[in-house]
Amino acid sequence: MEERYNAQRIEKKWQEFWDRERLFEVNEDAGLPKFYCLEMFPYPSGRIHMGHVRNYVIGDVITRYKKMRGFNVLHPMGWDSFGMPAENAAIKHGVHPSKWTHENIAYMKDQLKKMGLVYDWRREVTTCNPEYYRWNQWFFLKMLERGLAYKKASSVNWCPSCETVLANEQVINDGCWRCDTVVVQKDLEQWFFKITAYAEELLKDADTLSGWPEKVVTMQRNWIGRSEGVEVDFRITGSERKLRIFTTRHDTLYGATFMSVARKHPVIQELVKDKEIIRQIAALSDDPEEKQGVFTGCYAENPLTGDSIPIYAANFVLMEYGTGAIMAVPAHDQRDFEFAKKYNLPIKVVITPGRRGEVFSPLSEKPGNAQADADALQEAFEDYGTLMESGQYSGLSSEEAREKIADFLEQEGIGRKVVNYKLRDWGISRQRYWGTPIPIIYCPSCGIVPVPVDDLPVILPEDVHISGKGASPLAETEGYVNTKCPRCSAAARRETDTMDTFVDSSWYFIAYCLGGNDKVNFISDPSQGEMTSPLQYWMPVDQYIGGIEHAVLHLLYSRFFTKVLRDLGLVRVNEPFKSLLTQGMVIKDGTKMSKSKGNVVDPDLLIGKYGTDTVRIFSMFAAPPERDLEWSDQGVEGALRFLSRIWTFIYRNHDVLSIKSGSQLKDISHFPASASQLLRKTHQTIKKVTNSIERDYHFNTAIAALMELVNETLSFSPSNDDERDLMRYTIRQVILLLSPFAPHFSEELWREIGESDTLFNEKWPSWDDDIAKEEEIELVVQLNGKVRAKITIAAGLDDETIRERAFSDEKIRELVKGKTPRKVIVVQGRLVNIVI
RNA sequence: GGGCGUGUGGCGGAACUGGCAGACGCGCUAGACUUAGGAUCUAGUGGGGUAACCUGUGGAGGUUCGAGUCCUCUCACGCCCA
Repeated sequence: MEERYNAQRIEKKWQEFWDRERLFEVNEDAGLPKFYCLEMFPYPSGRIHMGHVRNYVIGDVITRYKKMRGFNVLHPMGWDSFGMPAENAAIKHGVHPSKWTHENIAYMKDQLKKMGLVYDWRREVTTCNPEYYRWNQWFFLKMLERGLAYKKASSVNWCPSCETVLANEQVINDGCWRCDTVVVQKDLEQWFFKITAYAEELLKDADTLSGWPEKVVTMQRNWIGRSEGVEVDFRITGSERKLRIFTTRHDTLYGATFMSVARKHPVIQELVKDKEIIRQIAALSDDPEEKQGVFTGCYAENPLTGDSIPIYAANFVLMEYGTGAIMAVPAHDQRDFEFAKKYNLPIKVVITPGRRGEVFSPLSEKPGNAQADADALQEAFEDYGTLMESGQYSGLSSEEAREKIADFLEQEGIGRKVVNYKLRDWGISRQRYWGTPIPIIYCPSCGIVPVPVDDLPVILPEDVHISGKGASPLAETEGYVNTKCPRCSAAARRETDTMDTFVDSSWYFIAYCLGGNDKVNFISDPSQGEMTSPLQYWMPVDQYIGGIEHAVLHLLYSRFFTKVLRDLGLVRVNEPFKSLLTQGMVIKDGTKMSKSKGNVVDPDLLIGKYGTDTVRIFSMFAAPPERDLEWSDQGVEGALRFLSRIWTFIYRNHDVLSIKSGSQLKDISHFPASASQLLRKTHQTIKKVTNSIERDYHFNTAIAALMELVNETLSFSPSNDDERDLMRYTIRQVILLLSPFAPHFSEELWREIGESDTLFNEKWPSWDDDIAKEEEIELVVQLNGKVRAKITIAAGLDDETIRERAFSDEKIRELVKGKTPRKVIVVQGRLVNIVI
């Protein structure tokens, strides 16, 4: 054994060993409980960064721990390898995206191995592999059959920098999710997945995600944005045409004094003939922040009051939302209020904050005077309240009025109750090259023709010219575009858009179960549906780990895909991820690591200097996984020091520790106090480490507990054979408990103490509560809540005895002298509080 | 503006259902060993005070024998949604 801990010498050896022994290659085994541990797979950008390190080490620790706990653990890894950066690299350096991507994968895979991360690499998934993306195409066709994929023209989010369309989820604060460029609206025809068909189920099943952070579930609920309201048809004066609106505030219907429609609303084309008005509508600002409108010259009829109200074209009403038209209630909606003030439209107060039965308004000085109220308004009153100036509904609460007005509208046939969602369908067309080709052919006579299943995959051509300018490279690749119609064999053209890469990542966790890349097959699995089927066995993912930035992107899409695949009869689960851990960012000097700030830490350098076990220990110790982790070079030194101290201790006591002897120590009665204290501490530590991991993966406290035990072990000097046995036993437990965190280090020392099998076939240690229990406890004695003395007593005494012991303490006797205690509180194992 | 979250030593962070605040680590101070120390080991380390003791978990109230923990208000920061 070497005198000093030398990570470089041992780490490669054990990495090769785990590889060779195929320790983490797993197969379905109905006799074993399964555990599917998954981290969000990386985009192969070139190098692993500290965020990856943290993410994957968390997963690796859980994997190794669960294996020792007897689970059959599936822990796979792959590459989210389609996407923009590959194309950008091609434009910048003239490297083909494919070459660039595969070189990056090779390099990063090597990095992952150097971190001692263990995966079942047989199941590797590379999304740009045709044998993988053919299934994207297959799902697309299946969804097309079911009406879950469709094409439509609409106004879509466009990132001018990425030169492609973005789905709603992919627009963050008006910017592109990837590059932050301000997104603009553009009219395009593109393909959509009908995620809205699952809106209700996605919302309802959010309640079942008990293993997810509440924050993420809430974000998904809000994103789906269910609201109950009514659709109401407003008659248009002098026309057969009706204008349909959606509102959740039909209690304010009496206060609707005008209407706003989207600029592209068909009613405008139909009814507005005046050239000047059309010109003005076209000139409306695209910036919805600046509210603008144009009077169309048309009027509608308020269905409850019969009043004639003007119809405006407004730039903040979008055709894509609801019905593309709204009723405007300026008194009770802030946007309408501002609009009414700007264009001098009437404001009619119909809700008052007063209680039921008090039909007056505290808004103005003249209670109950609607006009005075309207004049007094400084801003819209948007809360629920009591109706006024609303005919027979006056005096009702908003809640009651909503019910009654909705019923009335339905009876009269002018409206109906509907549920609306904020969630939009998922636009998946991307005007980019490096993605999955959409398997569609456009035929001049047959129209839109899906590529026959037998022709899949539609291979992404490699010989393309990528300039970054103009149309997508695929559109310029004649050999790809020009094809024959599968139906009539006439000359036809291929769809040249590719799929959003979020499609790739929406089912990769399922691909792992089926064996990865080339082995995925959904068509010919005769065992489908049986418990021995890989999908039946492994799904759902038991623990998913990744960044919170995917709260409504990848995580929502994956839930949607899982439900679609379930309805296609391919999986049985309703939800893909049973538990979700959203790890915090790695930060340095108070901010997120980034090249521009110059505060990045290179994992390669770090591992080269300290060894991966030290890096692993530090990143697990410095903060609990869900919180941000402040990187500290000095902290890393501390982690190395911790490991070195264990190493040196074992080196110095090698003779004693390496004796192969019975490791079970049942009878502790003959140990002297110091020795039984160490045994007790050992059992307490096993308990604490186990509970810290089981409860919430708080590895930081688990490692802290281990450090305490190590500190105590290091100051223990055995004086007889029993004590030497105890020391050996304790060290053995330390290595076992440490092994998920510092696997190479532990594996090496395991051999040094005379063990021969790999640690990861060992059982996780268990503790004995009787041994862990303290025999003597220190009890705090308080006077009026302030600590005045500490007494040491045997554990398990009754309250009365404890009380006597407290009062017999000299200092307490002194302080209580001459006073009568009003109350004495005894808290077992904690304290005695004497109130005087 | 609405919703959620966070606030604890010089720093990262502990503290289970209310029960000794500051575990563990970093840093710092002193000492030991050493040619040397940015290695290692020992001791100390929230603040104030020689001490007994006082004080202390963003701030102000409250409940309680007892509050970092529960309640009300408030401030700061962060995230999400407008």
